[in-house]
Amino acid sequence: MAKDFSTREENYSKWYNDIVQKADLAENSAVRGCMVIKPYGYALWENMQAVLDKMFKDTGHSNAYFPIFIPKSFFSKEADHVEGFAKECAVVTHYRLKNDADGNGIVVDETAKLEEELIIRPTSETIIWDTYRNWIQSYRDLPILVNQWANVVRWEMRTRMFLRTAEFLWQEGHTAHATKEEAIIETKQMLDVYADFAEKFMAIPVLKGTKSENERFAGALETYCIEALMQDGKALQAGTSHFLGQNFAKAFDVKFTSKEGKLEHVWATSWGVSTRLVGALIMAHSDDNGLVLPPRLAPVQVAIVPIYKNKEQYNQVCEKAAKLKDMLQEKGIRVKLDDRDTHKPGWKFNEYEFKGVPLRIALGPRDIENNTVELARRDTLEKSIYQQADLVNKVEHLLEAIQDNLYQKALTFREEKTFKADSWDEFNTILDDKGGFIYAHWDGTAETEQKIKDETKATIRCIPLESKPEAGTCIYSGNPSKQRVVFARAY
RNA sequence: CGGGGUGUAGCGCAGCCCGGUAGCGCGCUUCGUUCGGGACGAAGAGGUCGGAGGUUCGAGUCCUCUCACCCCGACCA
Repeated sequence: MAKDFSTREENYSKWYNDIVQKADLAENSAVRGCMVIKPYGYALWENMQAVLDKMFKDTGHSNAYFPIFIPKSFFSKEADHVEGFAKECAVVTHYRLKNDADGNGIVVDETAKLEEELIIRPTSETIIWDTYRNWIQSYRDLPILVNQWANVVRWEMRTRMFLRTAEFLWQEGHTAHATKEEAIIETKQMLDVYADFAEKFMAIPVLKGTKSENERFAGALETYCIEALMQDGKALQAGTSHFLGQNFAKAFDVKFTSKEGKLEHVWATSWGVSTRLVGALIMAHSDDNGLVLPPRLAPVQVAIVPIYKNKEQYNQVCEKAAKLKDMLQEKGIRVKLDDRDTHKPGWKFNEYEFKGVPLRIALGPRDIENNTVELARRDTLEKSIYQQADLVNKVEHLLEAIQDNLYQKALTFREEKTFKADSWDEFNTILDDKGGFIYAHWDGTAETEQKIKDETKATIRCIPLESKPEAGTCIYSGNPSKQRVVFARAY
């Protein structure tokens, strides 16, 4: 087979870019830092959206939509929040263009300057909390459980397809609660939703934890996160859920009268996942032959490739293939019958391989004669012959098996790449030789975390929720520590 | 914003040092033979060489300016 992919070994980031391009997921656009998500890549995102959207609704949330523009003054109302986002905001200053008097084409009409400049949302807390003020008077108005699917803009210096682009698609949930406890429960619930989604649908095991102060969302009291491990041993933050306390309620003066008749500030959460998850999916499962997709999210779960020598065989094979397709479709399986006469079977085999289609059916004259099909699975690259009568069962079973196998492989990989370090030397050796997650003691100070980051580029990915307290000494400072935290180099 | 690099056909590149008819591979079009893992042959189409100015009889090539993009750093889901 012609290899036109870089391998992970040779050049991991080139391998990643090759997959994005060859699998037809996305391409660079005319706008620096922004990408065009192509139909196949978007279909993948739509599948993710569909599953998440249902999970959000099943937990009582409703969708709404807030403006892309945020008045500049809103931003400065929450001090930490501005500080966190100020450096990467796109700003709208004018609202009109005109023909240049000197004939240099279209220019900004300087007379059309906005009274108040508008920020293109990097996230929507401010505009949403400014709106919630009017929605909330009484404890009877609470909770508010709203999600929005939207695009946001963060003016990044260095961008990478899906992982970090100037504009990206995401969902952001914004909830308002009468009590601190209720808000914390919501924050954790949504973290669990994300972890469930990652593990059951994306087939990626994730670590749940909280962020250190340095890594916390600007304006949050606590940031919960799920962290996934990529095949190059680097960590990827796959989702975050924030307990915002009363910070935004105070900044935007959102108060309610409690049952007891007291005026109190509302408690808030926000939570989000983005198209970055597509990047996570690519890097978690794909191999040197291209993309590998978990069946539950794959835009096409089964591709049928007819094989024939002439028009007569083409008709005969396609007729049979269409019947098989209908049978599978009736079971809710996403099937594509590729009856294009413009490409050869071998070409199609390769195409579906690098596009990560979980199962491929080849159907030819021999199969027509024997009532068989050839089934090839993308994850193991195994091919087997089955009776057509068994096809639906086999396909259903194999799709499940592939989903499980991908998860198990990713889990085994993560386990093999998870280490404990008890000294600074050991920490550095593991980081440079093996990568992965490193459980190590930390004295809990931002200074130490920063120094470790400066010296090694490793950051605290999370303080794991499920770890037990354990006395020890900080690997960097030697000061006492109460529990291990997870370090890694990250995307 | 610092440091490095690249702009030549849809894509990937050679040509530049040493100025003299704009090339190669892939892709594309047509025809024929093929079709169970990226087919082969033949014939075609496709370019203001990133832009502006200069040197020269002559510039893709030399000089000056300019623009764009990519990579490495600082920042980040």
